[in-house]
Amino acid sequence: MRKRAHTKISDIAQRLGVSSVTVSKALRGHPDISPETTAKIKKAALEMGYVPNLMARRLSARSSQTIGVIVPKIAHSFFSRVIEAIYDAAAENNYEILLTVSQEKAEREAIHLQTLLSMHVDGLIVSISQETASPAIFLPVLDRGIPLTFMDRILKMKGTNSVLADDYGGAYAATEQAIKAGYRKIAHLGGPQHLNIGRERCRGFDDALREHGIPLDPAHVVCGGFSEDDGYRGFMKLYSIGKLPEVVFTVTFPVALGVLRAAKELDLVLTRDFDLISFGSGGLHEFLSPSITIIEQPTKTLGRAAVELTLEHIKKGESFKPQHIQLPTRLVMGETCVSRPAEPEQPSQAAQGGEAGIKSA
Amino acid sequence: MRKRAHTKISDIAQRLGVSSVTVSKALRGHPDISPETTAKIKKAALEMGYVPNLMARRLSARSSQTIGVIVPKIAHSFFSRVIEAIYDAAAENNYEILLTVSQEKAEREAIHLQTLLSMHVDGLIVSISQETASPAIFLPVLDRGIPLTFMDRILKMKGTNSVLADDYGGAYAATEQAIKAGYRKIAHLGGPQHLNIGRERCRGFDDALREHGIPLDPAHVVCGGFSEDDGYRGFMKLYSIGKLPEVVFTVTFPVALGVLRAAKELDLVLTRDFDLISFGSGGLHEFLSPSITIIEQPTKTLGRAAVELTLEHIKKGESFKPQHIQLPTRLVMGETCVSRPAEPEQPSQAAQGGEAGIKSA
DNA sequence: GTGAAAGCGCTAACAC
DNA sequence: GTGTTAGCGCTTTCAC
Repeated sequence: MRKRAHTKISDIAQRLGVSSVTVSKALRGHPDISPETTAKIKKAALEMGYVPNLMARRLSARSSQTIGVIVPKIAHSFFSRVIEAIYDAAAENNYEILLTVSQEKAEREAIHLQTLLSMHVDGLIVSISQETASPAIFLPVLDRGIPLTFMDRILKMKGTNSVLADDYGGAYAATEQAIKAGYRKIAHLGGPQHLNIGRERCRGFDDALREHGIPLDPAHVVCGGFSEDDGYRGFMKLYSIGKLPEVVFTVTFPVALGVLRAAKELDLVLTRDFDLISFGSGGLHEFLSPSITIIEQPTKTLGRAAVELTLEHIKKGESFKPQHIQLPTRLVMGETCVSRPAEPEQPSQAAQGGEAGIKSA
Repeated sequence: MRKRAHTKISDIAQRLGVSSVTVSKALRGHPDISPETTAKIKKAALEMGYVPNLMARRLSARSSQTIGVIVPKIAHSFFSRVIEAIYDAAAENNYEILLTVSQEKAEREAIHLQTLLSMHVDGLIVSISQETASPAIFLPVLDRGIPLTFMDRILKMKGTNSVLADDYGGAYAATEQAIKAGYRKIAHLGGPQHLNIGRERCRGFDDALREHGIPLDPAHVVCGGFSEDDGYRGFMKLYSIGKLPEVVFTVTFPVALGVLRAAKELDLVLTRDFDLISFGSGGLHEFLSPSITIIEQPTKTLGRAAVELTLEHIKKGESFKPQHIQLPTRLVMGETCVSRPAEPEQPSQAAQGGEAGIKSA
């Protein structure tokens, strides 16, 4: 067979004795061309193994039918699910996805952004990296009038859309569950405070404690990253400074896994020696034993909403009014954080501040 | 600020009173242009917010510096890890990745392939869908002389590369471990037999049994898909036909999870009522209790090797001799499939609490 | 209905 | 060192 002999529009035109324009139009089903001609041309195209050159098409048509995506990670159940939903939604709308991964590095994020702009994406969906501090690199996007939707990890910028979960409410609910379970020494292994999700989840934690009249020990808030290692280190730190709490609320599921790993090393047994509740799951919380109580994130909806919002923005253009979508989270009870074990030094502590402080039962 | 007024090379050229070519060359650091001019041009480009149009560049340069990728799934720990490795390796080599997802559908796979060809990718990395039966759709790729590397789920085609794990050896090792543990009633929840990984893992299972003189009960081989649901259904089937084995060897980790879910429903307790060993892990086998004994796949290396092989093929072109890389797997012992419980099997369900009771750190 | 002309933004060759 | 000339393959006016 012939090699690298891409048949192009002009080849088809020549063979059929028509002009390139006719072929181009016919191939795209343009009403200008008669059904017969169109059929003939399509048939020839198929026979000749014609494959349109998208580069050329996009260059001249000035539209890419592509949405650029930047995420911090892929191998992380939250993101892999969101990404899959993004691909699904895009496919349904005949859009392509150009996916890039920042690996939590602001520098890579900037490079990818540049690339996506160079590719003339029609819109952009971004979940910022752990390092990203300033919105500056995204200004060129707005300058060009390219619809920009932040997802999950957002930046507050005028003219941009956002799609996120109810981080505050979820964290509040998680903390409240810990309180309901009877705990008072509650720690939070949190995320970076410059990221909305780190901040909001921390705020939900703080407020839940405060509103239930539970004093917060500052040593019980350890802010780090979102990875398993961060969970490991965080729990170890709590242990080493002698501030092991009764229950730990982790900012992500990987962090919870890190806690489990650390606990194993320290010979601490979950629900006996400490308890655990996590924001987000890997879809695997139910297989652990005890299964972990978690705050479920609407990953599918998150990805889908991001795409649909971006597409709407693309369609409406300038007239589009930026939207901010917040999706509800859900407390999914497992076998952890159900009730405080009634064994050790329990009575003395519960008695002291108990009745007076607790507001809601 | 100005909107959608992309500055282009000619704008810079005009402003500086030089020609477009000079600017083009300077921007790419071509030695033709003097350092001073280059510096001046780069400075101007920066000031003017110049962003190259990759569409145009690729069209005229006839090279995309892009590798197209087709995978069946993203939200699956094996693939998400491999994909991340692919992105990393590509980034290091200044290549871009155009990722598409077939969602296990042959039809989507074909569409994506078309798109990637249209984008004139320099090379292709493919892990075929569960449905893909024939190599036919990949012929155009070879016709065009585009390097094609199959990964994990391969198709035997002349002129293509492949990168995979030692599926046969891994399955053999897993089965052997089950035998060593003292089991003789060993079942395999396998994958589709038209896919190499389904077939090879099944073959490893068969051979291990045969070579250890263990008779194989045909009812103990249930072939399905790779998902959790497949595991659930497979285990349920074994149960319903009264062929529950002593130990199950699953073709993937999701299948193992499905087994666990089914077992939970049936009130069967792992290691007491049945045992489990899995090909592949979600990185989470160690957090389950009991932790699952698994065959570890070299996900990072798999992804990386696929990229490097493809790049080498791209570089060498016609002179490249297709390669087939097989990477070793590793048996990672957990707490399952260690030894057969001493007591004889009892169909009667010893009434016991949940699963929280069994725990061994 | 069809086609000729012009150009999308960039780069490769070869002149100067 | 720098510029001129020609496209890459396609799509858009706008005549015919």
